[in-house]
Formats: sequence, C-alpha cells, structure tokens
Amino acid sequence: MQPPERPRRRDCDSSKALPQVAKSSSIPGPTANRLGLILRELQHCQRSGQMTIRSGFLARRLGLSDSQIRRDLAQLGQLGKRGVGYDVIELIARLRNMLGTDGQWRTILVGLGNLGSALVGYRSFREQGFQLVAIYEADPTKTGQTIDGVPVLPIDSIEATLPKLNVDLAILAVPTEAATAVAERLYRLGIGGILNFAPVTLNQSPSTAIIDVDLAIEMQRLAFAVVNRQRSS
Amino acid sequence: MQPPERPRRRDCDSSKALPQVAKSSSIPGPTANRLGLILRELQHCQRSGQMTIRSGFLARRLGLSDSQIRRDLAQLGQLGKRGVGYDVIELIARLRNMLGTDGQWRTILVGLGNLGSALVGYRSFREQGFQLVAIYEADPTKTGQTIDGVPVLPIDSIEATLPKLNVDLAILAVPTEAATAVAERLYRLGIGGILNFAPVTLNQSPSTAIIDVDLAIEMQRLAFAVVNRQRSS
DNA sequence: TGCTGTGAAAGTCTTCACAGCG
DNA sequence: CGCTGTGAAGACTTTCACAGCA
Repeated sequence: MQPPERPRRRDCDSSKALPQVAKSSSIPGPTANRLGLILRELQHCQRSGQMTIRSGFLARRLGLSDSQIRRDLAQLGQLGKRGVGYDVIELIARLRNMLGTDGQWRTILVGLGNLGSALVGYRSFREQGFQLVAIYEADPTKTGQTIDGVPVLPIDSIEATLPKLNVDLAILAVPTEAATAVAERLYRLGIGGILNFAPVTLNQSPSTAIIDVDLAIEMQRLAFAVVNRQRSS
Repeated sequence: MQPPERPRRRDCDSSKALPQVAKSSSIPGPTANRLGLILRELQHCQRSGQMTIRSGFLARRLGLSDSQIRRDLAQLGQLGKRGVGYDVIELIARLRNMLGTDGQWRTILVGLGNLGSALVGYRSFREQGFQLVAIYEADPTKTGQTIDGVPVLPIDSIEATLPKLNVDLAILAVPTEAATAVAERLYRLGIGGILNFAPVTLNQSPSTAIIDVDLAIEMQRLAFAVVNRQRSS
C-alpha cells in the first residue's frame, strides 16, 4: 500500500541526481533508531528472565511515551496481547529480523591504533552478529600476528585479500588523514557499509552505506544538551 | 550564557498546559545535529584557506539539500551574503557559540580500560574545547600515575575529589555492570552531562544530560542502512 | 548574475483518544 | 480491567519556489 516513492530518509538523499528506484523498508528513520534501543532493553529484560513486557515500562525506561513505543512496535506486526503486553522472546526475534541482525555480518577492522585496538574483542559486536574476520593495518610491525584469532594483514594487501573474505562491513578507525583514501579503496572493493570513526566527511558512494561516529561531535551534542536541558534520541 | 530554558522536549509530557513561551534561541533538534556536521566541514574548509562557502557546496559534501543547509544556517541569523555565500570564519564562530563550544568544558573520564585509554589524548576533544582534567579508575594498579598530564585517581575518591575540580561533563567508559552505579554517583555529585559508552540504558536524572554512544547499536544502524539501500546491482 | 532568506506547501512524525480484545 | 492498535489531529521538519540583494 505504499506507492513507489522516493526515500523518506531524514539524513541523506535529497539529491535529485540519484535515479534511486524504490525503497523497500516501510520503517520510518526515527523509528528504526529507537528500535535499536528497544532491542537492547529487551535483551536486558530477557537476561533477567522477564517473559512479557508492556509499552509503558519500555517507555519509562527509555524516556519515551508509551504511545510512541506502541507505534514503533506496531511496525513489526500485531505482536502484542491486549491486557498483557509483548512476549519478550518473540519481540527480540522480530526486531533482530527487522533490523537485519538475525544473521551474521562479516566485518573487517581497518586501523589498529588506540581506538581500533579497543574495538577488537568488543563483546557486543559479536553478540549482535558482527563477526570480525580480519584486521588491516599500515604499520608493518603490527601485521602478521593474530589477535583473538583474527589475522592482522597489511593494508596494502587489501585489494588482494579482501575479495576472498566475503566481507560485508568495515569499521574504519584509521588516522584522519588516511580515512578518505582508505574509504575510496573500500568503495572500489564493493564493501556494503562503513562505520567511520574518523572526524572527516567521507565522499559518498552510491553503493556503500556510511554511518559516522565522531566522538567530538557526540561531545558537542552533550554540551548542547546540557545548555538546552534537552534529551537526545 | 542562556537564561533558564523552557523544556521543549519531544517526549516526557509533565505539563500539557505548556503555553509555549517560544524561546527563539532554541533550535530544532535535527538542525542542531546537522550543525555539528556543518561545523566540522567548515573547520576543514578553513584549514584549506577557503574564505567563503556556499550552501550548495556544503549540501553536496554532506549529502543534504541546499535549502536545508540555508534553513539551518538561518537559525543563526542572517549571516550569508547574497550572490556570494557565507564567511567561513564568521560562521564557525557563530556555530561554536550556538553549540556551546566556544568556551572550555571541564571533563573527566571514568574508566581507563581499552576504550577509555583510546579516548585519552583524542585530539579532537581538546580542539573542540573539551579539557580532560582527571581520570577515574577502579583498578589500583592504574591509579596514581598521570597520563598526558592528567592524573589517574581512584574511583572511590570521586566524592572527595570531584567537587574541587569544578567539572562539567563526564565520559563514562566503565564496564557495563558498573555503569549504572557510577552514573548514579555522578548524578549525586551534580555533573552536568554524561557521554555514556556502556551498552545499557542509564536511569534518567532531571539535572544530568545523557548522550549514549553504543557502538553495537551503531553497527546495527549500519547493517540496517545496507539492507535498506536498494541498489540495482 | 548567483546566491541567500523565507512564505507557503508538502511531507513526516508524534500525540491523543478511544475502540477492541484477552 | 488493562493494555494494545490505530484513526485523526496536531506538531514539527523539509522542500519548493521565488523575491531580494550584493
């Protein structure tokens, strides 16, 4: 019942030069972002052995309104039981499916500096289905070893080695000066998406999704929230 | 400094009889988030010696529409010159003022694990006005030293030592299990805001702003963006 | 000419209010 | 009864289109 319309993304798009066909997801952008938080909270509840959950509980926990939670969850189908709430297990399964994390995503890390090293072995990555299959690094004194069973390969071998690894996603944690060039190489290798930690705007690629995590900008958002006493998404 | 702000939040109701006192200095949430990206791009342009900039250029760079850029910047006043564009230096100054990063924010880091260590000395923090004044850590083998001139103090001394440090913000990089309890202690100490890296929903506090950075959720957003990017090939 | 600033329109998201069902 | 699902209203955001000025 949705017309083949333009993407309704709030953050990217807007370029009429893109011949972009239809967009498959019926999920509004803001909703998708909240579903991630809801999923995390549900997994927490599951670990405490809770079997069902009500919209009002999630709402209070996450600082949202109960009607908003219900609207968000209604995107997944009619999963709630009136008078009772939602089944925690079922909701988790449905959310993971919707968010695309019910399977495994083969992932590489590029850049084994301070931040990159901290990200290796970050437990939540693996728990959510992101499997680290290789690490690429420019410094030759760091390559050759394996960390947590993951091989550290020379960045210059990436064109030769990446195609065999069948990789979906890359985590980009290289120095700012190198980020743009590395991103271009990843585009050319056909990577599906990049999580970019470098504080620089990468050129856009039609076939690669990019999510930026700029820690300085997050601090700015915090400062802004303090001054404006707002809550963030 | 801002006068006491009106609560223009999008979630908690608290008072439905809000007669809407229209504080003009308050900018829309989505706009505020984009202004951070715009600022970063402007600083990049400034380093290349560019003196003026047009909305269309920023738009292409950031993947937004030019009219959106103009709307966002119009929030700061009429800073553009018709037929020319915006003065880079002036715009940066105005943006930093608006986002609250024209002064210094005294900041502590709590938790000197892998991630915390990576955050110490992260250059962009200091460049954007976030000054690290102390690090708190539970492991006694790590306390007592200084890192980059910043003292590493025992977490249990925080009630005694924090008040003297005149701190505004905290970066919370402790293990998940400890995060909630540490956050409560920070609330009680009157901290203004917390940048939370623990993958857990913190209880909310009326006087402390919270920004969450959950790296697993960012990966989920990336996966979602990949799945919902319908490319012909 | 070329670009900004902005009213008005279009589009999107959130909240309200209550029907509907276990 | 309690809680979900949802039409309708309202609030907010983006886009369009063009006036206005350097």
